[in-house]
Order: sequence, then structure tokens, then C-alpha cells
Amino acid sequence: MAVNQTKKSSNIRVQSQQKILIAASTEFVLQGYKGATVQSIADRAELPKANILYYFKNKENIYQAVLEHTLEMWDQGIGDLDPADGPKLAIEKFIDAKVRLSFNHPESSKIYAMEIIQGAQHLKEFARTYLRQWVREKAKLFQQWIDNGEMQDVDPVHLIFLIWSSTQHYADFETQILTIMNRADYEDDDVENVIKFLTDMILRGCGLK
Amino acid sequence: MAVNQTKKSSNIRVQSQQKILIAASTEFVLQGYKGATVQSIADRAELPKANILYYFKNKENIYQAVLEHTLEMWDQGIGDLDPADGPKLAIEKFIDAKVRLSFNHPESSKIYAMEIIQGAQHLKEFARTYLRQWVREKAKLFQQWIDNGEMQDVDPVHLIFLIWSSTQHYADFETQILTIMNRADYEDDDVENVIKFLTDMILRGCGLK
DNA sequence: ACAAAAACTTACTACTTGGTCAATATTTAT
DNA sequence: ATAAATATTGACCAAGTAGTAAGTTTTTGT
Repeated sequence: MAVNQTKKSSNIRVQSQQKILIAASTEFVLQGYKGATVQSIADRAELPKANILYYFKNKENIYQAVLEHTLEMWDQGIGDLDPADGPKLAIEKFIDAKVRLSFNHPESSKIYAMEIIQGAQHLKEFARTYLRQWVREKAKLFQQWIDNGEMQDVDPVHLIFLIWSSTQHYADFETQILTIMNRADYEDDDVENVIKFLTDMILRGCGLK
Repeated sequence: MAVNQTKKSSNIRVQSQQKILIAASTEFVLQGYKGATVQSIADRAELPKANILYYFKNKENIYQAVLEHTLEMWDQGIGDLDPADGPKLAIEKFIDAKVRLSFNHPESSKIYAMEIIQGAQHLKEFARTYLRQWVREKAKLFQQWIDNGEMQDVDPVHLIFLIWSSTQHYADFETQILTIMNRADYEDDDVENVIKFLTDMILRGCGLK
């Protein structure tokens, strides 16, 4: 009985909330937290403003929901490194997942990036410590592989930063990258090319190729 | 006579403008373009609001000046790759310069990152094409080295993105990185460690080590 | 059919914002 | 010394802003 939120009566609620969150994500990316107005979110969601504030208590709440959604998606999309995989496969999987997330959900990546750049003012404490734990844990795993002589002796934390930053870049700096490549949009090949490039480079950097 | 902007009479003007730009940079980072108010900039600069708008026509102008300052700094800080250096030294110099810029001027990096993430809405066309030219030129140089068998056959444009993103990350994600490292601030060693790590990884990735 | 709950909407308010203006003070050049 | 140029400031305003209140319509369970 605990999981009884999906009654028929909630459908409109859930649907509207989803529509609002999608519109809000776009607005927060384009205008920032302060620049995105409840009205602009309403316009984009094609709902009257008061309706937005019927489903979400206030603007801060909408933003929190957007942030939460981002974190959930990453948690699910990246998941855990499998110790049984060994360093090569683990890094390959990690890069693959992270690049696909960047290309498939650039708005999430962008909102998160802006939040961190601005000092993580809205990010709840638990999200911060969760992240710290995640990195610590993964770093420990890499360190074991290093100690076992299974990969080059590189700082595992910085390695995680490297994978994180280089993959995230394709979402956050989309505009700049497309300008440089003289393109209007990413194409399907791009994802695969980026995965191949980063995997090659980083595996070689770790002495795994 | 053309360069006669430095008359004594301009001193106060220049000084005030500088004070305003520094305060504005901080505010733009912390609050974003829309969130930074002329009043908040004034408070931080310890000047009355009307004084701010005496030296800068409007808020957009202040922001443009901040952006311009960022681009100038990078232009000067990174400069050109020297073809005579060969790939190894060129990459070493590039990473070194870029990491130091990130650690020494994180606000600039942050403001630029936010501007790009939000779609480069305020960035003038000339800055975009300039950047495209810069990357094209550097990529061509790397390609020559590759063709000469002086380095591994990796996509030069993606290589530039990799160096760009991984170095920039330490400025933009300062907050998150410090949280993960459980630190309050970067220390002197950190710069050198990051330079060493990235140089090792990327040189090895390029088959140069 | 019908009452209760959920969804929607209009009108409003208190407050913040960028920017102007007119007046005053200070500095500069002669 | 003094007029012109530069710098400084407080008071003000029109345009937006988040959020509320109070009502109406629609949906739902019985």
C-alpha cells in the first residue's frame, strides 16, 4: 500500500508537473535561476502562471525538483563500477555512460554545472556528501587496481575528475563546440566518435592500451 | 598621440571602473547575469548605485566589459603554440598555461562557462569566429605533427577540447572539487599536482611518453 | 445524481529592478 | 581665481516580479 501514488486521479497532476519541469529546465538553462521567471516557465509549458504555482509551492521548489531529477538520472545512468570488470572495462563503461548522458540530457548537465559554478547555493547537503562518498569509493577501487599493477600509477581522484570534465564538456559547451565544428547540431556519429576518442586517450593514459 | 588615454584626469575613472568590474565579476559569478543587480554590484564596490551607472551606461555594458576582460586575459595567457616546439613541449606549455589561468582567475573561467552554457547570448560574433579560427589553426598544427609521425593519430580538435575541459574544470567546479577533497581552499601544491597529472595522462594518451 | 475533491483561473498586492534626472561637490586647466 | 569639465549623489519612476486570495469549473467516487 505504500506505493499507491500512481492512482488514476494523480495522472493529470503527474502530467502537468512533468510538463512544468521540462519547461522549467529549459528556462533555467537559458536564463539562470533568477532570470527564469514563473511567467516564462508558464508560457513555455503553455499553462497559466497560477497553475504553475498550484502544482509547485514556489519557484525555489520547481528548481529543487529539477535538480533532484538531474541527480536521480545520473545515479541511475552511471550507476556503480563493477570491481569484477577490471580497470579497462570499468573505464570503458564509465566513459560510455557519461558521454551518452551528456548527449542525451544536455539540459540536466548544464543546470548542474551552473549550480556548481555558482557555489552550489541551492544544492542540499546530502547531495554533496553523497557525491564525496561516491568519488571516494570509486577512487579506492582504482587504487586497488593500481596496487595490483593492473594499471598505471595515476591519482584516481584526478582520473575521475578527468573523465567527469571531458565527458560533461560536450553537454555544457555544446554551443561553443558546435560553433567550432561549424555545425547546427550534433549528429549520431558524434557520440560514437567522442566515446572512441576519450576511451582511447584515457585508456592509453592509464597504460591500458 | 593616438595612445593618450592615460592622462592624469582619467585616473579616477579608470580606478572606479576597475573597482566596479571586480565587484561585478564576483556578483555575476555568484548570482548570474539576471541575478546580479546594479545595487549588489554597487554595494560590493562600495559605491552608490548611481555612480555605477555614471561609469557604465547600463548593466549589459558592465557585463560586456567583464566578458571582454576575460577574453583578453586568455588571449594573453595562452597565446600561440610554437610550431618549433614540437608536440610534446607544445602540449606541456598549453596545459601549464591553461591550468595556471584556471587557478589564478577562476571567476573569469566561471563567467565564460556560464555564458557558453546559456547559449552565448551576450557573446559578440567576432569572439565566436575568433575562437573557431584559433582552434582550426591549432588543430592544423597538431595534424602536421601527426602526419609526420611525431605523435599518435588522435583527432586534434577533440584533443583541444580535452585539454580545454580538463583544465577549465578546476576553476568551474572548484566548489565540488574542494568538497570532494574535503578542503576549504586550493593550496600551492594543487596547481603543480594537476599540471603533472594532466600532462602525464595526455602526453601518454598522445603516445608522447 | 450529487457532494467532495481536484484543477483551473482572474485579479490583485507588496516589492524589487534598471535606469533617469536634477542638483551638488570636486577637480582641472588657464 | 574661476569657469568648465568631471565626479558624486539622493530621489524618483515605470516595468516587472513572486506569490496570494478568492472564486469558478471540472473530475471523481458513490
